[in-house]
Amino acid sequence: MSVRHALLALLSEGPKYGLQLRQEFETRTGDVWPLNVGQVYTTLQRLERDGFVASDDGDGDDAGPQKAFRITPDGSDELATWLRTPPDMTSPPRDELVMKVMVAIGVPGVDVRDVVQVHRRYAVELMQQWTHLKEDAAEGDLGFALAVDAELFRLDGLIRWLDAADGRLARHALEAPDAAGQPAARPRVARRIGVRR
Amino acid sequence: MSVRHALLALLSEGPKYGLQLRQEFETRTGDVWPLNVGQVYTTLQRLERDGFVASDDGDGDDAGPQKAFRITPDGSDELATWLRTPPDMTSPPRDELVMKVMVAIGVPGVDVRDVVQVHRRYAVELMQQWTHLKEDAAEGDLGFALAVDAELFRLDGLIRWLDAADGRLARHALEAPDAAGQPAARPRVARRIGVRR
DNA sequence: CGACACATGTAACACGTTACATGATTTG
DNA sequence: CAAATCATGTAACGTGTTACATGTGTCG
Repeated sequence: MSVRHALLALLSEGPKYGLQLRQEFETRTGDVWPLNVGQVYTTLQRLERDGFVASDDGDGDDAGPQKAFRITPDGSDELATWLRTPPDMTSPPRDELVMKVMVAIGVPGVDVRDVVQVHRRYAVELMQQWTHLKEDAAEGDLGFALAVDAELFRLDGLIRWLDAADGRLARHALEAPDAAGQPAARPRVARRIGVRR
Repeated sequence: MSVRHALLALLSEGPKYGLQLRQEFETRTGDVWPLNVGQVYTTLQRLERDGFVASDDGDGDDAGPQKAFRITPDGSDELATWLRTPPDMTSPPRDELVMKVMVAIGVPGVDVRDVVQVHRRYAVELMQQWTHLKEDAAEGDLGFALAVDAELFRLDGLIRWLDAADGRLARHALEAPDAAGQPAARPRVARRIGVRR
C-alpha cells in the first residue's frame, strides 16, 4: 500500500510516465530506496483499473513512446486521505529481528543472548556507516537527509531493544534456571490496540 | 522470509501439526502478532518441497486427523544460519510513514508539517496505550514483554524522527522560501551500505 | 441427531522481486 | 548500420491476506 500512494503523490504534481515516476521516486528518497520498474507499471495498471489515474493511451500520432498518466479527482481524494491517515497499527508489524529473538528462545542448542549480540554488533556497524554517509553528503538534499535520519533512529531503537531484551533474558534465566518457564497458561486473549480515528 | 523460519524454529523443538504451530507462534509472541492459518499450511508445503521439513503423512491408520511435521537436518542448518545472519540491510526498509512525509513534500495543497503532526499525535497515543497494556500485564510473560518493548522502542524512534523531520522542514522552508528547492542535479548514484558479513 | 469446535486445505487477490521480451530513439 | 539507451510491458515466483470448502470429532 506504500508505493501505490507514492505514485499518486508524484502524479499530483502533473502527468508523468512510467520510467519518469521511478526516477523521481528515487530522487525524492535520496537514492536510498531503489524501486524496480516492473512494479511501477503493474501498480499503474491497478491504479487505472481502480479509477485513481487515467492514461493518455500514448502514441497519439505525435509524441514519443511515452505513455503519460494523470491523477483523477478520485485519485486526489484517495491521496489526501492517505496522507492524513496513520497506518493501521492495531497489531504492530512483525519485525524480523524481534521475531528471530523470540523464537530463538526455544531452539535447542542455541544461546539466545548470542543471537542478540550478533545482531547488536551488526546494527552498530550499520549506524556508523550511515553516519559517515550522512557527513559526506551534500547539504541541500532533503530527501537523503530524511531517509538517513529515519534509518539512524530505527537502528538506534533496535539497539535499545536488543539491550533491553538482553536484560530481560538475563533476569529470566535467573528466575527460572531451567524449568522452561511456562507462564501458567494465561487465557489466550488476542491483545489489540484500539485508537480513535 | 520471516514466518517461514519461525515455523522451522518451532519445529526444532519437536514434531508439530498445523494449527498447533499457529497457536504456539501466537503464544510465543505474547498474542500480539496474529498469524493466519492458511499461511501456515502453504508455508509448510513450501518448506517440505525445499526439504526443510518432512511430514508424517497423517492418517497412518491411527492418530487423529492431525498431520505432524518434523524438521530435517537441512532444516536445522537453515535455521541455525538464519538465527545468526542479520537481515540484509544494504538498503533500508521502505517505511510507510517516512515515505508518506517524503512524497507529501511535493503535493500541491498539502502542508507537510501538518502531516507530520497528525502522525506524531497518533504515535504518542499508541505509546500510551501500549504502556498501559504493559503495566497491566502478567510478570512472567516474556514474549509479551519483548513484543511490547519492541513496539515502544519503534514508536519512540518514529516520534524522534518526526521531530527531526519537522525541524528540517522548518529550516528548509526558511532557506528556500519558495524556489521548489532542487538540489542542483546531484549525479544519480545509488547510495548503498556494504557490511562485512 | 445436530451444532460446534478442531483440522486441513484451496482460491483469489495485493504487493514485491527478478528476469526476460519487445520496440523506439539516440549515438558512435 | 550497429550498439546502447530509453521505455513499456509480461511471466514466474514468494509472501501475506481474506474467504471459502471439506472433513472429523465431541457434546448437548
